[in-house]
Amino acid sequence: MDATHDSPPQAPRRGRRVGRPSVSMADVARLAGVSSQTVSRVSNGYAGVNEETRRQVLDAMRELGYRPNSAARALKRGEFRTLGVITFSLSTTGNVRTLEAIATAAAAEGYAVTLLPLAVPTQDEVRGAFSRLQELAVDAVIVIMEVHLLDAATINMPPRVQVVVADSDAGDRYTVVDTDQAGGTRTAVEHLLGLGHHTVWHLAGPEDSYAAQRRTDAWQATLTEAGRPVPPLVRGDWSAGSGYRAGLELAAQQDCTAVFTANDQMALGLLRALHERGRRVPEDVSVIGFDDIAEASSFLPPLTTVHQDFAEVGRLCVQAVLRKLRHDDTPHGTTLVPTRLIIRESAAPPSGD
Amino acid sequence: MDATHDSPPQAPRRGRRVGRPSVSMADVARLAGVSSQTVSRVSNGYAGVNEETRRQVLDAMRELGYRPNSAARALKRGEFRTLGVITFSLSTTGNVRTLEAIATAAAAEGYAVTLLPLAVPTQDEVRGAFSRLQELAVDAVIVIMEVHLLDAATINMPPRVQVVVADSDAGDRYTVVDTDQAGGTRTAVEHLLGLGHHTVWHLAGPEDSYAAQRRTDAWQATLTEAGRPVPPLVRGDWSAGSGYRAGLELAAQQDCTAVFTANDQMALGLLRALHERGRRVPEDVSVIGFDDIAEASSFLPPLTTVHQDFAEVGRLCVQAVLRKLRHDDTPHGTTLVPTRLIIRESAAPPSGD
DNA sequence: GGCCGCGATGTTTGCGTAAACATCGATCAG
DNA sequence: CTGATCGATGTTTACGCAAACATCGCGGCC
Repeated sequence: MDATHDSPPQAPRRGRRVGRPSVSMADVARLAGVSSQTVSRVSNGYAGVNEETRRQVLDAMRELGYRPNSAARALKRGEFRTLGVITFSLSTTGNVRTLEAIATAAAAEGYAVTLLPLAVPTQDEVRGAFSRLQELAVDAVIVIMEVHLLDAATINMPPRVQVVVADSDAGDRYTVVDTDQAGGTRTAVEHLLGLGHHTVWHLAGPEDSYAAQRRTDAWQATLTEAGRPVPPLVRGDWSAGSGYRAGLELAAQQDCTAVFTANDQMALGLLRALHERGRRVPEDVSVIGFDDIAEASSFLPPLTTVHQDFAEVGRLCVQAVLRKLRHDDTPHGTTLVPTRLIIRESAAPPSGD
Repeated sequence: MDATHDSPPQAPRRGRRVGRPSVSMADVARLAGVSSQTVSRVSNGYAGVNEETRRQVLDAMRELGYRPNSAARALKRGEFRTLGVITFSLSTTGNVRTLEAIATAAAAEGYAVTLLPLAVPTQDEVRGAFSRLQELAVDAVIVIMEVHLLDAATINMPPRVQVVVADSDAGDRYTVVDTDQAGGTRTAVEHLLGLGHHTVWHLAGPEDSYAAQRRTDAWQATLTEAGRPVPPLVRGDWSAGSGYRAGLELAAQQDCTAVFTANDQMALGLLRALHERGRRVPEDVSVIGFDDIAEASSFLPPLTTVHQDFAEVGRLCVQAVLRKLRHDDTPHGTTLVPTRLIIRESAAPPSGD
C-alpha cells in the first residue's frame, strides 16, 4: 500500500476528536463497491443479499475493522439494548449475586447492563438515580431494593421506562421477583421444631427491611401455628458484628436451644458469641442461617442454612423486564423463587438439657 | 387535566414503536416559542441565553417531561460518557468492591458504568467481551483481571478504546492500578516474625493468579531476607473449602506456629480445620489473612489481616482512564495502593511450644 | 449619523444508521 | 412477445442533537 501521507485508505474526512478514526458504513460501502444500505443489510443479517456481495462486504468490514456505531443505531432504532440496574450498595451477597445473574442473563439476550450504585439509601438518592437513568442509554430498569424507597421516586418517572423490582414486595404496584422468604423461613423453623426443640428464637434483620420483616412474620406465624411460645425478638442489622452482639444476649438465655438467624453473616457473629460464652453449637444451641453464602460451609461449625437462588432471581428479572419491553401487557405481580434448606452441622436435636 | 385521548399536548407525530412517545427538543422549542438550538443551549447550560428565555424553556421542558436523548447526544458528540468494566465473576470480594468504587467514582464524574461479566476466564471469552464492548456504547474500558488473559484479546482491539487494568501487573504494557501486594505481605510476615515466630508458613492462592503469585514471592523474599527457613508452600484456590483442606495438612505440622494466608476466605477454612484438630488460635498457631473482608472481625477468633483499599483502587482506575480519555498522553505504569495491617486476635507470640 | 461590536437568537448542516421507497435486470406466464 | 413479478441493489430520508454559521437589534463611539 502506498502510505505517502500515512493516512489509511479512504481517510475519514473528519477529525472531530483526537484518536477517533472510526469507520462508518459508508467507508465499508466504498471499499466493497456497494451502497451503504447493502452494508447495513449485511450487518444486520438480512436475507436478500447475494452471497458474493455479502462476502465482499464482510471482507471490507474486516479489512477496515468496521464496528457498528451503537449511538447511531440506538438513535435510529429507538432502543439501546441496555438494561439499567439500580441498587444500594454491593456489600450484600444477595445484591451482588443477583446483579451478576442479571448481567449474565442480559448478555445472553444481547443486552448490556448499566450499573447505578446509590451512595445512601434515601428517597432523594433514588429519585436522582432515576432521573439520571432516563437520560442514560437504557431501555428498562431493574431495581434491587426495598420498595418503600422506590415509591416516591417513581412518581415523576415517565412510563416509557419499564421497571422490575427484585428483593421486595409490593407486587400490586410493580412487577416483582423475589425469593420465597416466607417459605424458606417456615422450612427452617419447622426443621428446628422437627428436631425436637420446644421453640425457636429469632435473630432478625433491621426493622426497615421488608425482607427482614417477612422472615420475622413467617417465623412468628410458624411458631404460632405449631402452638409454640414466641420468644422475644432479637434484632440485628445484617452485619456479623450485630450478630455477635445479639449472640451475647442469646447466650445468656439458658432456655434458648435453637436460633433462626435472618442471614448468614449475623449467624457468623452469633456463632462466635456462643463459642465465647461456652455454649456449644449444635449440642447446646442449634443455629440456622439464611442465604447460604459461599463461606457458610466453613463456619464453625458448618452452617445449616436456607439457600437462596439469586441466580434464578436475576434470570427471572431479566426475563420479566424483556417481556414487558416487548409487549407491554405483563400484569404486575410477584414471582417467588423457592428456597431449599441446606443441612450441615449447626442444627441438631436438643441434648436433653 | 383533560385526558380525552390521554396523549400529551403536542402529540409526537410518529409512533415508530409502542410506548415511545419521547419528547424531542423540537417539541420543547415549539412550546417555548424558541428555536431548538436555544433549547439545546439551555439543556447544556450555556451562557448567552436571556434569563427570561431560559426560564420559559425550562418550564416547557418540565411540562413536557423532556429528557435529552442520549443516543442522539452520543452520536453528535462522539462520546458516550460511559465506562465499560470487564471482570470475571463477581464472586470475589475484591472484584465487587472495586467495581462498586468504580461505579461511584464514575458517577461523580458524570459517567455511567456498563458491566461485562465473563462466564469463564478464558482468552476466548475475553476476546469476545472486547468485541462486544466495541459495538457497545463505551468510551473506555477498565479491566479487573489477571493480565495474562488480556494479552491475546487486545491484539485485535482498535486503539480508540482506552484500557486501564486493576488487580494485575504488567505496568509496562498497560496502565495498571493495584494493591501493593508485596508491601502488604511483607508487613504481615514481619509482624509474625516480630511476635517471635521462628518462621511463617504460607497458604497460597491458585497458581494461575498473579496476585497470589506476588504474595507468595513477597512471603518468600521476606523470610529469606530475614534469614529464616522457608517452609513448603501450601496451596489453596481462594475458597474457604480449600483453606479447610489445607488447614488439615497444616494442623499436622507440629512446628507450624504461624500462617500467612493469601486471603480471608481461606483463613476462615483454615481456622475451622485448626479448631477441629485441637490447635488453638492464636495460642498454638497464629494466622494472618489478606483483604479484610467485612466478616473478618467476626471470625473465631477475630482475624488479624491485611486491609486492602479497594475503594481507592476503583477511584484511581476511573481517574486514570478519564485522564487517558482527555489527553492521550498518560504513560503506562503501575500505581500501587498501600495496604495496612489490621491487628485483631488471631496472631500472638508463640506460647513457648 | 453611520458604523462597529456584541449579546441573543435563529438556520443550516451532518453525525451513522436503517426504514421506506425506487430502480433495474431477469424470469416467466399468457 | 409483452407485461407482471421478483430478487438484488441503490437512493432518499429522518432519527435528535449541537456545532458552525447567519441574523438581528441595540448601544456606543468617532
